[in-house]
Amino acid sequence: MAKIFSTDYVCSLDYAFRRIGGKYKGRILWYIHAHKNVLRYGELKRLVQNITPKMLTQTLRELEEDHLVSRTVYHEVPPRVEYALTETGKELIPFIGHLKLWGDKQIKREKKKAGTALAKV
Amino acid sequence: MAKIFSTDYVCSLDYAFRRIGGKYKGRILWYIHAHKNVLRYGELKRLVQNITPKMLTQTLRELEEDHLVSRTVYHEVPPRVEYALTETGKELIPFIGHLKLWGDKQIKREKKKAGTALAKV
DNA sequence: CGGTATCCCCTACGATACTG
DNA sequence: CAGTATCGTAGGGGATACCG
Repeated sequence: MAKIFSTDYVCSLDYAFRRIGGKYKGRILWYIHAHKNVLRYGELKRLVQNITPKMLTQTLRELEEDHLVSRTVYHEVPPRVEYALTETGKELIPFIGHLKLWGDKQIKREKKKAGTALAKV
Repeated sequence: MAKIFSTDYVCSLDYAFRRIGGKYKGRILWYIHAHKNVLRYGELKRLVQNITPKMLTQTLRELEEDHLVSRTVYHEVPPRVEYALTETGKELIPFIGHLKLWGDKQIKREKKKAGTALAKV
C-alpha cells in the first residue's frame, strides 16, 4: 500500500513531521484522544467528515505501523474494531493540543482583521 | 505561484497543520529560531540540505504570507535579505521543540530495536 | 547574493464500486 | 460494520538554467 509519507528522514524534526504530516493524521489522533482514547472505525469516519474509507484505512494502517495507535478486533457479529492511542501516540497529544489552540487563536485574529477591513468600507 | 497547502480548512487543527505542513516549514522555523531569530537566505539554503532555491523561496513566501516570518531586505552590494520569526511564528517554537524531542526519542527507540534485532542474529 | 522561470514527475489523495 | 479494489487526478515537489 502506498505510504502517505516516506519513512526516510534527514533529522528528528523531519522524522516527526513525516509521521504526523498526512492530511488527517493529526485530527485522527486528536479525535481518539478526545473520545477517551477509544474510537471505532465508523465513529472516526463520521468525525473526519468527507474522508473516504480508503484514506481512513490507509492513514490508520500507517499510524499503526508507526506505533502511534493500536488496533483491536472484536470477533463479533457485526464486527467491531477499536482504535486507541499507544503510549507513544499519547506523547503527541500535548503537541497537537497546543497546535489546536494556536490555530483557534489565529483564526480569531484573521476574522477580526476581516471584520475591521469590512468596517472601513 | 502554487501554494504548498491550500488555505481552506475544516477546523482549527486542520488550519494549523496546513500552515506548518509543508516539507520544510517546520525545519525552517526551527533553524531561524536556533540562530538567534535571524537567518539569511543563503544560510537557510545551506542548513536545509538539498532544498532547491525554488522550494526555499516558495516556502518562505508562504510563511511570510501567513505572518510566521518577516522578510527584511538590506539594499547593499552584495544584497542581503534576512528572515526572522514574527511574534506569531515564535508562538509555534515550543511545539516544534516538543515535536523535535519526540522525534529524537522515537529514533533512539527504533535504533535500539534494530540493535537488539541484530543482536539476536 | 538572492532569487526567477520552465518543464516535468510522482504520489498523496479522491471517487466509485464491491466484499467477508 | 469495517473494510478492499481499481482507476483517475491535482499539485506538491524536483532539476535545471538563467537573472538583477
